[in-house]
Amino acid sequence: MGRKSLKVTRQKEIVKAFYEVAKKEGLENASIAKVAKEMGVNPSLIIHYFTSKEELIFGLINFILERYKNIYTAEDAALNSKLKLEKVIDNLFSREWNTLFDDGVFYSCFSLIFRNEKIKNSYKTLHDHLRSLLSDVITDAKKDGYTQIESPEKTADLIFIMVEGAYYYLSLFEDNETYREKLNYYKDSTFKLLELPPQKSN
Amino acid sequence: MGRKSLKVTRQKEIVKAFYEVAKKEGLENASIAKVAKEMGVNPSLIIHYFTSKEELIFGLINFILERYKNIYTAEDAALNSKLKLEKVIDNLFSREWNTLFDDGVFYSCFSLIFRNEKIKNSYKTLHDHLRSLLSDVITDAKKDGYTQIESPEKTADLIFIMVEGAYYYLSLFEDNETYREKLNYYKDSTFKLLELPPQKSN
Amino acid sequence: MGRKSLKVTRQKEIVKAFYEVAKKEGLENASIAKVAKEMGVNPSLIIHYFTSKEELIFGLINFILERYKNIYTAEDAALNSKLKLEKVIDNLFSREWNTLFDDGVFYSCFSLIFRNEKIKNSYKTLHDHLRSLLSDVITDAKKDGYTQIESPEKTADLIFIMVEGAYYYLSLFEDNETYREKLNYYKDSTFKLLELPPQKSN
Amino acid sequence: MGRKSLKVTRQKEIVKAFYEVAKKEGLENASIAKVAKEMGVNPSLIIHYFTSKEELIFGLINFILERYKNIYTAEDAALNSKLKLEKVIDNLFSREWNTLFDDGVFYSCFSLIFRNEKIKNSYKTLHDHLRSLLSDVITDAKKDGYTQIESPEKTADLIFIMVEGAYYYLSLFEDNETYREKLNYYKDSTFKLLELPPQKSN
DNA sequence: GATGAATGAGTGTTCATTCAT
DNA sequence: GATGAATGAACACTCATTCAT
Repeated sequence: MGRKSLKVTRQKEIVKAFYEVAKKEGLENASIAKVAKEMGVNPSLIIHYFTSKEELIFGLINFILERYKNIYTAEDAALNSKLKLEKVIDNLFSREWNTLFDDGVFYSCFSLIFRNEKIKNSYKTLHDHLRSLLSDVITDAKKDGYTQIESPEKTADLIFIMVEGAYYYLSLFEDNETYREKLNYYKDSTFKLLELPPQKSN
Repeated sequence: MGRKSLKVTRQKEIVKAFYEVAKKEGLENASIAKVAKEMGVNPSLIIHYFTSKEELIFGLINFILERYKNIYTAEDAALNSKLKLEKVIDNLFSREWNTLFDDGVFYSCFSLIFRNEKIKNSYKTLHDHLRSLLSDVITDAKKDGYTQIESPEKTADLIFIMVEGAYYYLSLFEDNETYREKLNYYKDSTFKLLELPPQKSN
Repeated sequence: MGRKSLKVTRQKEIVKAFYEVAKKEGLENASIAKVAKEMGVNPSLIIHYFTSKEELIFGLINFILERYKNIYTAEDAALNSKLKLEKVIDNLFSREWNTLFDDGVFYSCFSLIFRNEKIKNSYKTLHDHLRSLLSDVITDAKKDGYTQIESPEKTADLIFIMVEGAYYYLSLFEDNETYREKLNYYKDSTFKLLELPPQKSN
Repeated sequence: MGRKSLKVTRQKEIVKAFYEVAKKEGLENASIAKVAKEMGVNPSLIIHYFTSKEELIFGLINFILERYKNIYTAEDAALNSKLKLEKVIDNLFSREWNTLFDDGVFYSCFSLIFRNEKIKNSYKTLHDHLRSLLSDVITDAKKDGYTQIESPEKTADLIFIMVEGAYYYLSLFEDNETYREKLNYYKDSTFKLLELPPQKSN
């Protein structure tokens, strides 16, 4: 009954191509025509799978937020609660983060939350989720006696804004000596906040 | 000396109108034609004063950064160093900040730093300036014995990213109970960081 | 003989849906995609049954002309020739006509006769047919001595254009007092033309 | 103060070109791009003068209705009331009418009244005007004793629908013997209706 | 100082249609 | 019998910009 659907795979391809174009030329200059060209495909095909540019942007935002999520997840389930927490903080302040997605695209997408409630909710849902993940990791470490901080939740919140602010601010620096110094300082401060001994700098 | 040129005032008018349009429809949808319409003026006139849209965007960024600067400046020179510092921190975490400029426009402009070196430098110069302002205020307070923190500069840096992160994160909340709670918590944490007694919540 | 094909019924469904879309949005805005949506079916299916949009338009015109034909036919065969003629004239100037098909679609279709010979012939064949129907009814009435008019054929022709002109002109009026007055006046004039006593106004 | 405006002349040119394209390809196929090509000009120029296609269509309708008006006006003021009336009727049933505008475009435009109140009003206003013109001419002839018909207004109305119906119906015929016969018959019938002696056939 | 004419490239989207399944 | 993939041309319209006045 009818032809096999390529919808899901095709949509992923398209979003990926959209992201690539936005990375190169900026989200505001990323057009359906350019995406089609990037893919070697007809522009109407993109509309076929997304019906409108707005839908395509929703697709891009999901794509970015999905990647974003990965930073906060310490994959290794075998670790004890202290090592797990250290691993997460490490991830948060690692430079690899930057390679996950393009910051220009990220902030362009973020700017849309102010005029689009749906996008705002996507961001909010994700951030709430991430914050509670972090909170859980801290709670576990506290249970096991590794830290005596009062409120894991509040501390998670604080770490959260430090990470966001750090990446905002560091966007203004090249990845060099200064960049790494600052990043390490922020990380150390986070460990202090958690009442954990500082790590060896890398 | 002669007659004063209209140029500067006209340019300010145009940038203001550009900002208004960007606020309403998003920077990516703000066109010269719309700005002209907003002003009740011919589109050519805008090009006449700015030669290109790029220049107009530079104008907008200066406009925004100029306003941004005001947050960090405690106007009242008569205050002693402790009150001054408290005043600055107060400003940083006041909700009035939001009224200074539209966050959507702000982040859209910020996203341009990743593809435009000139814009990046504008932002960097401003932020360096602001951070050293903050650093100076802290240094003065330390000199007068109000705080024993080790490095005013580093602490200023930390406060800086907390403020940026706070406003990024709070963009996701309406201005309500939760919003104010979080903001106060961030402010209290900042006072703690500065080894100053916390203020009365407002 | 085998199983009866779905083809004919399916085609009727499609034409009906096409007509509905044309009614709502105008013939010039009625696309295959919209028809498919109206039917909850895949656009390809419509092409499958009609091979091209042109064929679909032919289908629509047949649909409309078929309905059109019904106005001129006095169903009740039992009536005598005078009553029959009166019934037909009554039908011609009844407001129920309007409910048979949408006037916008009708005139849009009609405008196609000027660029499409096939469509022109469809219209012409129908109109010739209708005129001769009317002519026959008049001839019968004359035979039975109800009217002394000279040429039933010519009179039929005249009535014909009056009906067409009436509906063209009345399109500009809402269905209200004025509308009905005019319609009745046209009907009375027709009876006069046929040298028959006028009917009671309704 | 600024450049000299070409607006009025340019708009006329554009409407004329639009009409030409619609004549050739049908109103539903007349696009802005085609009009621009016809004029050897950039499509955006047309939008510059009309802001939208809808406005352009309004322009076309005014253009057509303006021409339409000319049929009903007997230019020669020197004629007496009888000759004037004869002249007008003559005009109404002259074949030159057809050369004034394309019937296909006319009926396509007319079909728009059913979905656009503004267009409907344009048509209505014109038709009211024309009917009262005709009514006036008949009234004058009656005053001077050339006809004894009861109501000039009602008779004008009747003539009106006969003319409209005639041109509708004759659209289905080529301009040949039959066409002319019918046209003359309709004209004669009109003279009879006015209780005037029939004219010599032409 | 300001307007209006004009351009040409580009936008997102719709169209009818073909073909594979 | 029906669906979905894919195309390519066309659509109305907006864009930044140039130039004449």
